[in-house]
Amino acid sequence: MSANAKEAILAAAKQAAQSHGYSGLNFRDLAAAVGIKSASIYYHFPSKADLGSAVARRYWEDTAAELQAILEVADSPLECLQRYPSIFRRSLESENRLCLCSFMAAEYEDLPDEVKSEVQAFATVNVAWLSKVLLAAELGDPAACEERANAIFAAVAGAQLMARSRADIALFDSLIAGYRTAGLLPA
Amino acid sequence: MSANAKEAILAAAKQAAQSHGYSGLNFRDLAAAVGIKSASIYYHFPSKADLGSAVARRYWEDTAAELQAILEVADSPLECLQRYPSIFRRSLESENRLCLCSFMAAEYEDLPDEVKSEVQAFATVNVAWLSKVLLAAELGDPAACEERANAIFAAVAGAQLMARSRADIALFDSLIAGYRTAGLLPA
DNA sequence: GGATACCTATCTATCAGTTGGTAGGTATAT
DNA sequence: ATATACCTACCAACTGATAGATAGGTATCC
Repeated sequence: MSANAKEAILAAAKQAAQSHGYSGLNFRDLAAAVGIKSASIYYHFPSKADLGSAVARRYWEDTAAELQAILEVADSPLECLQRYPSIFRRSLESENRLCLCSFMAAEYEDLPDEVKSEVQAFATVNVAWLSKVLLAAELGDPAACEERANAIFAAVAGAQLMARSRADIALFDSLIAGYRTAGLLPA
Repeated sequence: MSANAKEAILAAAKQAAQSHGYSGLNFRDLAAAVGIKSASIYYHFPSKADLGSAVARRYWEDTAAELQAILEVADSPLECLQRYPSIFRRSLESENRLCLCSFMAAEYEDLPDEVKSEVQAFATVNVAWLSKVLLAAELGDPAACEERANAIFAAVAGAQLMARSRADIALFDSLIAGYRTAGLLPA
């Protein structure tokens, strides 16, 4: 295993936390998923708080990369905005999982401080990207774009949460369509 | 205590679950908050799943009553829509708590079936009310109102979730304002 | 009206299972 | 021989849940 193990732990922890939250993360199940013993996780991560913050950090880093990829593949800012919800859709496609940071936002009060800050970083990354793209699409001045970026992020996260509670991806699509009809997302 | 105890347990469990979720609910802390011993809770609720579903049911019943009260106090459907987010705002005002059913939507996978159905009932109640009010405000045909009702519910829940993760009520207000600017909520 | 029986609402004490975490040993590779 | 990467074995704290006792109220029967 070696360096692979750390990555395997992070990957398994991400999946588990998207299904069961930070409080639902536990070393024994995690170790079993990776194929090692629970005590071995402590070699790579000194505590649960440490593991949690590493997972959340990796999560927003991966998301930042996905957002960058959208910028590179899309032909226009408008197409970027159109593709944005797909990032959240993918979690639902993967066994009805929730955005890790939405789950952790719910658990916010019980989160160690180092995890909290990574959860906030996820929101910051998303809003900054949306804000930039909205501005590039000439959908308002910087202040208006910032406000709208926040609104889009919160709304898409809410759509994912609601769709999860019905285990219904079609509902997610319908909610996104509703945002377009209403004018929150460009049509 | 007697009949009061059951109500006191429900009230304390609601508060606890809005802060820590269903998984964070535990009989010892709950009993301590009520002023009884944890074993005594079993006299009123035969299991945690039973307690959870009773709390969630009471939660949507209370919300239904609040929605009804808005209908009675507001002068127009548009005013109803304007007041709607205040229900979610109140949770944040109460020690940054989350809507019970948003929290449970995140925990969906680990919820006993009888709790799941009550969580879904909460969404159903909200969407039905919004749909009715949108229709009364003449904001589209029934199908369009239903779609928009879903969108508004999900978006407001998302706004609450994001505001909680920043412990910032002003952010909630700003998100709602953003929904109005964008046209999701009537201005 | 007194004895018997049962119900209500709580208690003490305890259980088995799970949790995050630790101490100390072991195999491998450089 | 030293660092790496894992292991076995364990612990204290906490979890939902159960068994059995108790005190007070209420209903029933003679």
